[in-house]
Amino acid sequence: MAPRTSEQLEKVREKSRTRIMNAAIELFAKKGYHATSISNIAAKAGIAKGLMYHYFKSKSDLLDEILKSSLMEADEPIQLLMMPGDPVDKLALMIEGTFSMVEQDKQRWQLLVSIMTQYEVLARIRKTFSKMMQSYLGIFENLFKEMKAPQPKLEAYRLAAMIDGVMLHYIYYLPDGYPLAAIKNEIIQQYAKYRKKKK
Amino acid sequence: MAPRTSEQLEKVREKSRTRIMNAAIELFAKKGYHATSISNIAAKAGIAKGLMYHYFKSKSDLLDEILKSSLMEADEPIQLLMMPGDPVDKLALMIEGTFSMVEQDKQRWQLLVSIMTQYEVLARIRKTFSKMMQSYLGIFENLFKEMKAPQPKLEAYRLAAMIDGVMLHYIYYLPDGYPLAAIKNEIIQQYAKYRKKKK
Amino acid sequence: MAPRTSEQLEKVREKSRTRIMNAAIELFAKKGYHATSISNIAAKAGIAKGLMYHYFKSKSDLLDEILKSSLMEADEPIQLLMMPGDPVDKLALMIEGTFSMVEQDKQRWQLLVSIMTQYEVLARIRKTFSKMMQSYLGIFENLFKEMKAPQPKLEAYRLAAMIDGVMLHYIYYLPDGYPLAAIKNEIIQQYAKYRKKKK
Amino acid sequence: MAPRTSEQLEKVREKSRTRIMNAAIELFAKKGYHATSISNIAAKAGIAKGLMYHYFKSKSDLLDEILKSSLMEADEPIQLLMMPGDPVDKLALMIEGTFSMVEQDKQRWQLLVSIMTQYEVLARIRKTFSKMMQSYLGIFENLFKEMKAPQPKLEAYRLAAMIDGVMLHYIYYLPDGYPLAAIKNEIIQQYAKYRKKKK
DNA sequence: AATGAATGAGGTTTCATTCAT
DNA sequence: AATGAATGAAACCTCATTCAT
Repeated sequence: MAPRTSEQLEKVREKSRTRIMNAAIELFAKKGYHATSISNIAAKAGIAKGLMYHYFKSKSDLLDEILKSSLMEADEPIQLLMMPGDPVDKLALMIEGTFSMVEQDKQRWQLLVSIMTQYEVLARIRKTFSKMMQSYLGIFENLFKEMKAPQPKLEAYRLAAMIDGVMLHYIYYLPDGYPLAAIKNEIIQQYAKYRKKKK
Repeated sequence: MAPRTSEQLEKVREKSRTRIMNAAIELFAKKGYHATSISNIAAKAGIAKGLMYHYFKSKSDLLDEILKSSLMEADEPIQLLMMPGDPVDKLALMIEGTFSMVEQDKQRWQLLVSIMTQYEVLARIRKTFSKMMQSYLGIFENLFKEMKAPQPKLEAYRLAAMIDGVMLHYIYYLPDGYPLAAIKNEIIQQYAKYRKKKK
Repeated sequence: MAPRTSEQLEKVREKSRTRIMNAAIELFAKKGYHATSISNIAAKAGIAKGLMYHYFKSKSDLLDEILKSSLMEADEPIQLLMMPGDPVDKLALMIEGTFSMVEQDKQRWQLLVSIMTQYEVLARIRKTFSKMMQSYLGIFENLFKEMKAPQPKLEAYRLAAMIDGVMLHYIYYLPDGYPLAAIKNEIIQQYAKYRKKKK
Repeated sequence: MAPRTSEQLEKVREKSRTRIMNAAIELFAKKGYHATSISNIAAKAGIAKGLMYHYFKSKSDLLDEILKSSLMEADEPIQLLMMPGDPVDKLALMIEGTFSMVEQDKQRWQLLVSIMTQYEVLARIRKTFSKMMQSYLGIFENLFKEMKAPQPKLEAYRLAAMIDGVMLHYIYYLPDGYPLAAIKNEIIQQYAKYRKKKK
């Protein structure tokens, strides 16, 4: 009897929002933020240009939403390190988790990296990002302390650089045939010497 | 009216060209390629907007020229590896050279990285860049073979990733207080075990 | 299903219509016609955007309806002048009526003035308005003739200008502390000399 | 020999600027500020759309420049009142000056009035305008004091309202055949009684 | 009667590029 | 070689209006 639609509106909304975000992720990643126009996004998402502004305040707001969700996703593997367990095992798990995340959604990480290297854009989320980075380094350092590594702080910096360097190469420079698995194992192997002797 | 001071003209040309390129490098690095306008560049270079088109075909041509010169510069430390000598020493020299290059002209490398992470833009110089990358990996691999490292190819990938990861962090994420020197030494140290015993 | 409460529907209709018009008057007056969006109006009226189109053909139709009703309201005090009685008394009544009308619904008059000063928009109702103006001037003139004023036509123009000038200042320029009552009395006083001697 | 143009550039600039401003005045006055698009202005001025932004920061900046110059012009007749002389004569001169100004450039005053009645837009220059209005009322009041009028302050308000009311009617409502000259004389005549007796 | 997602025309603004001087 | 006024395409964004429910 009621002439209005119910909460299936929410479904419609969610669908459109997702279509837009996915189109934007792909294009931002491929062409860069500035080189991607709202028209491009609308065309790829199969909607009218104006609809984007129903769901996002602006192009830059759309980017922010994407980045926010990406950073949250990136945080997950790190959280593993906070749980109890052998530090070497946890580190291995974290590395596996991080790389498999990147493998499964290369585009999202392409975007994240490309944005992070754009000074202008970065400015807006630099604080968030910087804090995350510091926190990661702190977590790594604690882990290495636990392992009784001789220079835990330095080791943390090295590990972070290693992970991002591999990610960078995997994502951009050598997309075909990059020996990701082998390198990953090599990195993990490096820390095996810190494994605590069982019993 | 007479074509006097023929070679002084050349100097003037070179001066303006260089001013434009330097202004562009700084602005492209700071604000990004798209966010930098020809007006911005002309203002910073102290010339009129139109003059840029005497020296460069277009904005994108200007970028290409800058990238070309940057890539050439990046090549220099690598060339050291082709000379005779102990591979470990050469590697150390190369690493020192690479990082000191970045330290001395952070902006140029910022630009290079930010451009390289833009797929579409990269397309234009991807071939050049990819070839360079492959060649570097080959050179690294040969070096590690010479060192009798067990997995020279993998080692090459790891080294490349390490260098680029550190560079990335140094340039972008942690500009203040990044322990570049310590990490650099750590990397070099890693290969000390491959040093040939002096007679 | 049965068409029950047939005349209650009418009430609902009327309520929504009025809410929309009142919201529109306030916003058009405050922000101007162009700067007010249908969304703004719907939000202020507490209805959905689309509903407006059930009651009004378009945004400009909504404006027309408002103007029409405003002009009708403005007409009332003038009608007093057509009734029998001493012309000076009637004039005083009309002036009192006009100003008290403006005092009671400043917004409506703000809107009317702001619209009337937009040539293009005015075009649509110019004929209506112009006719009203002419009729007023005629009525004024007759009144002044009745008073035996020496230049009844000129006096009519002056009175009309005076009223609109005061209204303009009261509404726009000096909203706080404008001595409306004093000026009103002064205007009325001016015509006292034309009062017919009683008996 | 010098390949650049000299200060005739200034002439070119001035010409373009004026063309743009004149086109804008006409269109803003006729259609209103919001209803006039940059395209409209460019078309009327015979220039490309983008050129406006060479000379004015924005559409609203263009309006500001126009208003500033209009308000300055409006100020001139008032300045006459500050000079020595018989107050009644000066008042007559001011009234003559004001109305002849309006007669000579009706459009400019149409624009001024239409803008002043747009709340939103007015906000930006309300302070300037309000100050001018207050200052005018003060000057009028002093003049009436000098004339020994019984209620100088009230008289000032009345004069201001009268002038603006006549202007409003002349400009908008009855453009054809408005007896501007007769009314003007009538207003002036009203103050003749305050003229000082010549010895 | 009522909703709000969706459309698309059109607005303001930016900017690479051209060209007369 | 050098200037900067001028162009026009294209960007972001707003909003009146439509329509399925």
